[in-house]
Amino acid sequence: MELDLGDALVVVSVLLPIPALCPYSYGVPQGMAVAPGDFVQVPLGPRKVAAVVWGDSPDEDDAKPVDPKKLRAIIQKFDCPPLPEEMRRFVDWLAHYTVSAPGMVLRSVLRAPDALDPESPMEGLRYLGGEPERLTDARRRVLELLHEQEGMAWTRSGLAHAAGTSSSVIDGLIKQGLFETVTIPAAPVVPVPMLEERQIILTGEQAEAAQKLVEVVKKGEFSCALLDGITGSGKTEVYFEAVAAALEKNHQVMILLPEIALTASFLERFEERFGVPPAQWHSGIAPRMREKVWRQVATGQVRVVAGARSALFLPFKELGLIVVDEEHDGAYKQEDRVFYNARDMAVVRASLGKFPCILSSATPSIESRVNAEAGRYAHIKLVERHGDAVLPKLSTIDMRANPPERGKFLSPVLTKAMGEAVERGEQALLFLNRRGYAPLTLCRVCGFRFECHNCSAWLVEHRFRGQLQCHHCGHSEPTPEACTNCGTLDHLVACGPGVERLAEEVDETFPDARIIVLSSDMMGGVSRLRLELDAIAKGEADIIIGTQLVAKGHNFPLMTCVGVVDSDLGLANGDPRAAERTFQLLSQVTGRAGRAGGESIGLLQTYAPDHLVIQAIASGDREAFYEREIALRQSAGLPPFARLVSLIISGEDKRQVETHARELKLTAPKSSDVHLLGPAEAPMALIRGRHRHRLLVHAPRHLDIQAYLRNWMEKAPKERGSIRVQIDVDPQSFL
DNA sequence: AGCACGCCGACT
DNA sequence: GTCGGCGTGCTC
Repeated sequence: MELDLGDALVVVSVLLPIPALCPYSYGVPQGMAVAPGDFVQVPLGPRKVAAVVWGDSPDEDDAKPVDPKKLRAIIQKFDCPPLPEEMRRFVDWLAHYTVSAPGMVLRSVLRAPDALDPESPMEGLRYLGGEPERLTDARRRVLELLHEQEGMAWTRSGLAHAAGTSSSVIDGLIKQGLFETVTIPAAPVVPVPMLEERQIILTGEQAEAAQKLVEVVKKGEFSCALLDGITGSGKTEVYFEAVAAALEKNHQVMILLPEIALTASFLERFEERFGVPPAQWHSGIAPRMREKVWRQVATGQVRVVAGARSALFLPFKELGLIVVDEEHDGAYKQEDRVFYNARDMAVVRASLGKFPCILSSATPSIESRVNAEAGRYAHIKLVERHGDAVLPKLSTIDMRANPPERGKFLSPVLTKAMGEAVERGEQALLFLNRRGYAPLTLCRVCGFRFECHNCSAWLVEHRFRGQLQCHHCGHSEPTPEACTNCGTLDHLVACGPGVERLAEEVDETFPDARIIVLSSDMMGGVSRLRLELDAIAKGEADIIIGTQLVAKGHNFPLMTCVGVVDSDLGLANGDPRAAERTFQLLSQVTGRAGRAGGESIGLLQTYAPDHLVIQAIASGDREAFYEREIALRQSAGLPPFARLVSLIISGEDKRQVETHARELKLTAPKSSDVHLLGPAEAPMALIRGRHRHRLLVHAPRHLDIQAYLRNWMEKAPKERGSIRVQIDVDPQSFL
């Protein structure tokens, strides 16, 4: 009854934003013409959903033709530019690669559903001439303005505002027939960038690097370049020249940034170069704005988007360059629904679209370095700091030779340096990547350790809140006074430091210093953090104690002393990427100092001063780190340029989960391909009170990971609990 | 993913 | 007696 069944009924395959295994077939009503890529609205069960025509003939995508009785008709075709072929191939590619349903990938494309309808043009008012019957003061002001700006179309509130009256005055004038209504085309979200707005003066090294990138853009083929430059070498200004070159060729540009780096300071730098800010795309953008950006990206009105990883799925009309800034950053990993690394998928998108991609970082990932060294990526290095920025003088503090006082965590060497900085009216930063007061609580009487009931990780004491928290699943309970095992009162002891405990120690040592703790579980959220950062920049604090948060992009101009409390933290777990991560984190933290133009120092407290990572950081020899880390991985049978896939297995029963994890390792074609990481490595987003285990599968070309997983899951899916797959890879190995 | 259908516990 | 929990299954 929904279909007007002529003999010439056209059936097309339509991809829906649902986790179905294949596109669905729909009838095309008489008088409607659709082509692949068209956005359409279709009935699905009781609801109507937006979807995309995927193929002309359903047989291409759908193995067996659907029962004609089930067939329903497309409701409408949206008046919206079709999804380009390149983008449809990207969706299919990504779905296959990440072992997820293509519809779920499409969902990321359809993130602004209302954008499919054309923007309703604004109602405007145009002055026709004439005077109102009674001329009040307010009315006179409005008329003056109208005469001044002859022929201009006004919005009701815009006119009222400009004339300094309320909109009811305008209503009165409308009633008197002084205006005609006209439609004003929707305003662009951002003006078009100006290429010659301000040529930034580049140093010789920067200019040379920029020139190479510009050439790559001019060629207009797929290629990938790694812009590998130390902190403060001016990478951003260098890739801006490539952006300018792409814009000049009439291409759109996508700049990906970790969400946290999409700050006012980046936008300002962009504006400094191009005269206008870029369009933005991230989770904080209001729905109305998202819609506009989405649509204007599709129509080509917006030329540059700076966005978080989800910007990868924007339907650009004529994309010609992707820049991935901070390419090593873990924030590029999407770890729910569809698992992907936006950095890798950016390379894939560029490859499918046949245009260049630039990866930029001061601490490139091992994969990208290896790709660059193997010649798959162009390797563009920047080794000089520009401007008056000077690298801090770094050294290690051997904690075995310079131990802290009993019950404390700071070496006298470090507190002395901090004291001197504060004395001079400068700031000191203490970095410890551990939230809360203490990572472990135990009973002095029976030795009982407080563990999480869900995931058997240690519970972290948060003294300020009076809670024990699990940092893996989010479980928390009030800190008890008695041991839950033996019942003894007041014999619980906190082991190890967290930032809260460090703040306590610093307060004792420097009673007059103004201390600020920066941690992600700080009460008051982002707005509070902004305030704190402003206060620090203004010199309203002497000592800053922070977790990972302080490593990311914020500049502290008065900071001349950085102390890393536990440099070895993070080196000891079973993750084959531990050294790499620590290297990146410590490079960033120590880079926070040394921007003042004067002398600054960085001190690394360590029990392993000879460790590769510690040495590389302390000596500033990053090349030594890459060289040796790559060699180490190769000798461990972990070619860093192969795919790393990690599987998260979760289920109700802890023992069962562990058994399955081991079993999965055993079924791999080569057992050295699979590493058991243990429960602590599973991302928080996946847990929700279930036990889980994470495996890192090293998937070189010889291993068809999809087939391996499919086999394993098909064998006895009911008994195996649910499996999640995260892909963490080098896409080049598949191109 | 949504949404319906369905089968068991505590409430106006 | 119903309201409502979330387990299972389907959507062209």
